[in-house]
Amino acid sequence: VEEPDAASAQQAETLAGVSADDLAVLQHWRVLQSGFRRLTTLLLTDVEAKVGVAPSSLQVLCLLLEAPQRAAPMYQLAQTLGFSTAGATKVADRLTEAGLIERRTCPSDRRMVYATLTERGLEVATAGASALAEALAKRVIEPLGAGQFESISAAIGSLGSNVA
Amino acid sequence: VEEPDAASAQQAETLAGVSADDLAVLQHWRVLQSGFRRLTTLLLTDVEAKVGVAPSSLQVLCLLLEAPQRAAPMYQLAQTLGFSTAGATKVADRLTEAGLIERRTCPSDRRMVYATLTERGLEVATAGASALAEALAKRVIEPLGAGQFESISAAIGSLGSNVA
DNA sequence: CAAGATTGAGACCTCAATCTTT
DNA sequence: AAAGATTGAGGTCTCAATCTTG
Repeated sequence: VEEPDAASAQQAETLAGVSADDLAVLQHWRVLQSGFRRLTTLLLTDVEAKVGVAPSSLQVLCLLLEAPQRAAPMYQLAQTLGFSTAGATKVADRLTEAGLIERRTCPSDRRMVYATLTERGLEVATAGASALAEALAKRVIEPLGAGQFESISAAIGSLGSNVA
Repeated sequence: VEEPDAASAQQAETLAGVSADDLAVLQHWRVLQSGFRRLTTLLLTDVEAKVGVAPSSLQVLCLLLEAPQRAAPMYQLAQTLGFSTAGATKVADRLTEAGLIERRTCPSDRRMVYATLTERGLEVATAGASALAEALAKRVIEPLGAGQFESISAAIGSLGSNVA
């Protein structure tokens, strides 16, 4: 957008109006993002090798495994997945199709639909959870250490709360 | 989550064969993953509000902005995006359609196709890069501090290299 | 009307197959 | 034959609209 004409330019504008500091930040962000992506696909490849289950389905199964009654309403699935409610519906469709969950309408509030683990769903969920935990242990906790892993989780998890 | 029945139970198997340690790891992982997802969509929403450009397109533009001749071969796009080459082709299709990049075949090796920024693409890229850097500053660096941001980036970026 | 859930249309990416160039 | 890139088919998520219940 502009060119350094004065001697006092300080290299504030390196590439067409983007400062050197900004470029450094962007670079770190790119490393973080691609690293996270690689890591995620790596873990899911490990799990999918042992248990034939897709990424988002696995996430739902793990959630239900720890849920109060091994059941959770649809909008809660969407929330933890970071999906729209429409997306959660379709994940539930596939899990139902595969016979891993069942839908149950809540008696007290008949708008809500609870996704509940079937017997076979429970088996797959436990297998998947174990496989994922094992993969995490080898690929994340071993290289990084448990402390750093938890601190990173806490740090990233704390972000995104600020709306403004 | 469970009831303590025996005094010597040691809580080794809490939920159908998944240990308490594993559950803790999975919980941290879920926090990290959903936090990262929220953060990403938040940043991209900020950028898309100022510059109408989709996530992966923005990433390509930022890459080209720093590339040697503001040009990069397709397989390099795929690599930094973490996409298959087919995916990179389609991102390039959309950017070309929008008039932000141009394809140029390499004279020395006519198999390769270089994606190069157009004039308008350069404008959009700088605007997008600035907007993203600004969003990162407010939403990540301000809450976390530059040091922790860089260390997290380095830590996550170092993972995924181990194939075994 | 608001909240929860679902549906259909559309956008985005992957896999497998193909083409060109080396 | 191998590397780079493209194409077509298929799966996954989002947006907008709709339905039902509170």
